[in-house]
Amino acid sequence: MTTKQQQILNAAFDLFSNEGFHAISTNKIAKLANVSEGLIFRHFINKEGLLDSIHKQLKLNVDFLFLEILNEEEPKDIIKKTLDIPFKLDDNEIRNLKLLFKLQWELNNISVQVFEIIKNKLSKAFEKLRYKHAELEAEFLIQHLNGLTSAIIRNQILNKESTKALLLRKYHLQ
Amino acid sequence: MTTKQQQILNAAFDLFSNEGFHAISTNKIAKLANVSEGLIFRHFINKEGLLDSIHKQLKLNVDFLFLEILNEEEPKDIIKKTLDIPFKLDDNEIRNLKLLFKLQWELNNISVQVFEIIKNKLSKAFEKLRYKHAELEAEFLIQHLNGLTSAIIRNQILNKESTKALLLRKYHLQ
Amino acid sequence: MTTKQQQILNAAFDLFSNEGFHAISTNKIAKLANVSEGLIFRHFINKEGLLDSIHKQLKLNVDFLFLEILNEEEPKDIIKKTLDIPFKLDDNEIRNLKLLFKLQWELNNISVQVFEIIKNKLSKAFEKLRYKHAELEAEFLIQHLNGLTSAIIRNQILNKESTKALLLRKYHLQ
Amino acid sequence: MTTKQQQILNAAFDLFSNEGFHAISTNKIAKLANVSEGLIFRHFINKEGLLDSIHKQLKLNVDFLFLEILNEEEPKDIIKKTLDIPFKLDDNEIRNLKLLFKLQWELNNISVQVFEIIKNKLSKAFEKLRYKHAELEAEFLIQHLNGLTSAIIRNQILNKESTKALLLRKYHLQ
DNA sequence: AATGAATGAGGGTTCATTCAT
DNA sequence: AATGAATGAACCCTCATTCAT
Repeated sequence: MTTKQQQILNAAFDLFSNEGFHAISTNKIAKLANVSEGLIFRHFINKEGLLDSIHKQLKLNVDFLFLEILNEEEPKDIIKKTLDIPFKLDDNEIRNLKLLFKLQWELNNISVQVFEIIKNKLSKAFEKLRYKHAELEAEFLIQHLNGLTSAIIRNQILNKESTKALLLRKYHLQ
Repeated sequence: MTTKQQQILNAAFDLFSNEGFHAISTNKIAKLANVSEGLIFRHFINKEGLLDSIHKQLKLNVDFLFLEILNEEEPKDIIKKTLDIPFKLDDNEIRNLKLLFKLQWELNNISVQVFEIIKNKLSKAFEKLRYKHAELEAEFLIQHLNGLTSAIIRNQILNKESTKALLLRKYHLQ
Repeated sequence: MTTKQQQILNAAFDLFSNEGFHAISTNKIAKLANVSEGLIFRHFINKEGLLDSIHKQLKLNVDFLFLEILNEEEPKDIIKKTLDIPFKLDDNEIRNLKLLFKLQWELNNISVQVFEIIKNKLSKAFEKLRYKHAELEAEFLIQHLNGLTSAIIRNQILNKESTKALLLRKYHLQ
Repeated sequence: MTTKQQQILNAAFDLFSNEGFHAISTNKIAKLANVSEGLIFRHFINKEGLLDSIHKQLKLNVDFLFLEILNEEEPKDIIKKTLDIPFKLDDNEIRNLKLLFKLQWELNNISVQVFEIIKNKLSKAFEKLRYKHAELEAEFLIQHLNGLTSAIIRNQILNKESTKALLLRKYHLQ
């Protein structure tokens, strides 16, 4: 991975993240990256190839976010750590999730499998905690986290701390 | 509003909803609408004007969805009716919401004010029901409905009935 | 067929004829035709579509050249008229044949069926004239006309009149 | 001439011969030659320089084809040997002529002088054989050989043996 | 000699938009 | 109101070529 390759990826990341894939031209990417337009195609074949590269990196980063949960076995801790994720996101992680959400809604072929895996993990955790409808509870929680993360990404949340506290209370984890 | 104007709006609606605003050309819209491309500009000035028309209609439709809640005064019913919305959506309403969500993520200048109003309504309702953190609860519920609606739009929900039942139980409304 | 469409066809014809298909850009065609580049694609879909249009017209013109022969039934006259063709070409017909030959050599999917038909006609004529190897003679004559026409197109011929006289003598038609 | 230089020449030869000069990019040549694109320019300055190298080699090969004729002094043998050429071409010689013809039609600055020299040789031969219009006969024969060779290159000939026999008969050489 | 990253001009094509009818 | 021809800027991408290594 050369420097210029990184410059291209960074520029594309930011532009896609702010304006979307179709709204951004390879010319704009090249200019922001301080690179000739042709270089994009030498390294990434075409605009979609550039997107794929970004998408792959994105998936790795997001998977990494959830890694700790997958290694956790204590039911309460699984849930606790899951709830915790939206609140401990640093700027870079928010940047990643913003692009992921954006692409997921703009393009039809972008998916996030990790949520499915987390759902299963949560489902088993709720089961162990003797929740009546474990799978449903897992799905429900994922839904909430999805909405919550959306709000965080868009900066539409009033008070992270109290929101988190409320969430913990609802799941009797405080 | 002439017939052709409606054809254009319908075509643009479907195409934007499936592929997004920037991914669709006025040429494609004209073809699907069975109309000359020039007519789009006679009626809507430019592509953005067409989007505005759709967006306006969209807002009206979505506002209408929540109308009943705004007229409701009984706290429990306010919450009940709010919870009920994602589950009683007909195909056309889902179509509307899908486009709204899509545009909201693709473009930066699309907003949905009605949620803010509902949030206030909910906030007061929770207050009357003596919830400790009424506003927070309202925000929290809105977040969940957002995630839930996303899932419904994308057909990512297992069982609407039991999901609704769970939601009602969580709010002691059953 | 609008005026501008004709301008495009004429410009492309001349440029292809002088420089070849791949050596000429749509930009150059548009400039010579005094037309916006986009118009080429509106009328002919793409560069190859433009070529197809020219090729179709070309075939018609060339077929027309040989029409008289196909309607002839007298063996000696069939041969006479065939021999005559390369020598009575006017500027426009030479222009047509030049492009046809050029395209045939540059591109692999350009063919000239009319020569096959003429060959059959000649074959029957030679048969009636009791030539021993009628088909071979026909093929032979076509070969010669091909080389002769090449020379005429490239202006590599010394004296048309005497060349024609020689040809007639060789076939005892004088 | 290094190995890689040869690889480049071979690749370019084949590609030009099949697709033409303008249809082939230096990138394609480098790939087929298993060589870096830059190397083409180190050895041949530019794409045209590569063409020149090929063209020079081509001329040598074609000249060699006719060498025997130039050394012949017996009129009948001159004609006989000239007639013979198109029929004794091996695969490699056909490959050479194919490219030569192709380039001659695609590009305007490619010429084949050897034909002019052969024409003179033939002209003198016909003179010695007391043909009335020696030069014309020479030109005529060259024309035929041109058409015949075209047909052979394109594989458009039915029966080489009988074609050759016919040709010999026409010139009373059998 | 040889590579492969890098460039900038130009390739064909699509875009939103205008205009005459 | 409606069409469809026409435009010119911008699109993604490929080109021949250069340069550092």
